[in-house]
Amino acid sequence: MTTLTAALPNIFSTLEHDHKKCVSKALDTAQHLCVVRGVQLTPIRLQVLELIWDSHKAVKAYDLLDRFKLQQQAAKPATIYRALDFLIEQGLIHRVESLNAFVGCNCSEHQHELLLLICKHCHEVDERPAPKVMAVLSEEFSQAGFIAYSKAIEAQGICLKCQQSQDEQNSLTGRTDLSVNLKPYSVFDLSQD
Amino acid sequence: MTTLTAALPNIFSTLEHDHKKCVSKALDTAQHLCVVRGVQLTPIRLQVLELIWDSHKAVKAYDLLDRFKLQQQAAKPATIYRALDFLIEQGLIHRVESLNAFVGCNCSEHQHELLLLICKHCHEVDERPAPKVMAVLSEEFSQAGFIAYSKAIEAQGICLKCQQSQDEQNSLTGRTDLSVNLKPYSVFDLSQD
DNA sequence: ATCAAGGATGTTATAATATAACATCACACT
DNA sequence: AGTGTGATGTTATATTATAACATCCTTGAT
Ligand SMILES: [Zn+2]
Ligand SMILES: [Zn+2]
Ligand SMILES: [Zn+2]
Ligand SMILES: [Zn+2]
Repeated sequence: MTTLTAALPNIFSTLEHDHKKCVSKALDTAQHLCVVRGVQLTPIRLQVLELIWDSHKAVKAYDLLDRFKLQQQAAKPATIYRALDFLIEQGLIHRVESLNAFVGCNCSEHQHELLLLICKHCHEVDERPAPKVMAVLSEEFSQAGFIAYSKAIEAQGICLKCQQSQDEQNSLTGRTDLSVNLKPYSVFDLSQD
Repeated sequence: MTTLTAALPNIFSTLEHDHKKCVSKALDTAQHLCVVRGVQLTPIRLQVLELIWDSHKAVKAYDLLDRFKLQQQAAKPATIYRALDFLIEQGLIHRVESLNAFVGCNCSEHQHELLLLICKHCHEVDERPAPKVMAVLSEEFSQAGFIAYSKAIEAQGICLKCQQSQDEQNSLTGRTDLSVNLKPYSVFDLSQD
């Protein structure tokens, strides 16, 4: 009963989706987990979590702060960072290291490693379980004699949704915008021998 | 002739190694690549690269700046960041996102994705090619319909060398220090049903 | 020789991200 | 009432990174 991410393409990338469901599921799960764990999902923490779940995009701490202040109360960075620390500890959000930003976790009820697909175009982040990848990765660790305490994969690229909407654009305009500034992998074409 | 990382445990984690070789190889490769590519490995850039290769630890930009200034000349952040930008562009160093730090690339002559094993204990970073992981990862991308332009895996843990030296410690003191503050993966033990 | 262009560096200022330290508050337990 | 704990408020500062503009230097064209 735990096949939360059954569809192969990600949860939200192919079509419009009912984001209210994402939000209510995330908040319900958060409430539940915090009760079970005996930790406090205080109003501030809840509010920050809601702000993060405003979209599937990764959010910057100071953007959260600004939005938090708009809603009502004065706040300082510490307020936000403390809430973020709590949410991360509880596995309710993830920190996206390559962006210095934060994104809601869509499967916080499970232990899981991270595979984050980060779209350079729409900035949405899709978290996928990817057990195969993680298994192979674990093998690699044992080979290296490395004891891993956390692993995270962050991939930058273009999500399916953006590819599709770009295709539509192109069929109208004849342009291929996405290739601008985006070359697959780095520029290593000179192998010395 | 390109089996640079033949040994299974990483290049430097098991035993003392001749780090001068690491450095001279890195610098030679850098020189060569820059000549072939027609880009300038200026004195500043070379000096920053040398400072980074001072060890296998990831280095912070402002630590580099301090060390750079010690050596001789006054410098401002921009000097260092510009050198870092250049070195990253040329694939001579990597940015470790989870640490906001930088580490020398030990295989800059090849196109490669990143698997960084980051030791929480000694702070050394081991870069491994891990082609299997990358292959499985690519599969995962296709399944998600994601076009990846860069991928990086950063794993935090304890390297072999530190495990071994810790074992020695323990056989003397009877303590198990490494477990302090380090629990394997996160604290998800409550599965709701 | 002079000029123009590009790349590298110098310099000043500031932006963006994050934490330290200490005071206060609120609630639970005694 | 007294005490302890966790959460929050508040002030200040640390850390990381970039913007903007001036200068310099080489190279190549006029
Ligand atoms: Zn959604
Ligand atoms: Zn997208
Ligand atoms: Zn070495
Ligand atoms: Zn180590």
